[in-house]
Amino acid sequence: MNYWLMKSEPETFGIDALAARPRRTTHWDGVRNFQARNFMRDQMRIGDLAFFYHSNCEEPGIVGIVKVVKEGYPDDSAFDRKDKHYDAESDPNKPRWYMVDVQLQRKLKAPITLATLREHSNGALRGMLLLKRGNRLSITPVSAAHWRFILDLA
DNA sequence: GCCAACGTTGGC
DNA sequence: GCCAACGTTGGC
Repeated sequence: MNYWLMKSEPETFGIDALAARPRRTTHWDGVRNFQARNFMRDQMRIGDLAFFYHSNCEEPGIVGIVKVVKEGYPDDSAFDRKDKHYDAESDPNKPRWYMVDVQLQRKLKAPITLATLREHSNGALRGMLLLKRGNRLSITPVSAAHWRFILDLA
């Protein structure tokens, strides 16, 4: 059982949009970064939990918890010419991009802001990838210890 | 294989 | 809107 952190821009797809989906479930499509793809394709397992993180917004932070309900499979938005994330290099017979399905477990009563997380960047959350300078990776693994500590903050 | 140019991310 | 950091691309 692994833990993750998945970023999404609330203006594009926020936690309330996820909550409004049938079965509160969505395809995590549109990821166009090889490292993040590898996590989805090779490492994320059904039952894994992830923090849902709002990025590039007024108050960046963790806003909820989601569960992986379908393991890596081809991201078909890459095959759709009309899609924003279309990629001519991705061949349906040899897909370049993958996605997983996640289901909302719960929305936090109050977000755990990036500022709050940073307060612990030299303590309990030392080494957390999200807090590393310049980190832009949209999916990062979270250690069990970090996961528990953050849950206690919630 | 190097590396400059470019596009994107994301905090502020 | 700015800009630093980073991944990717492509010329050589």
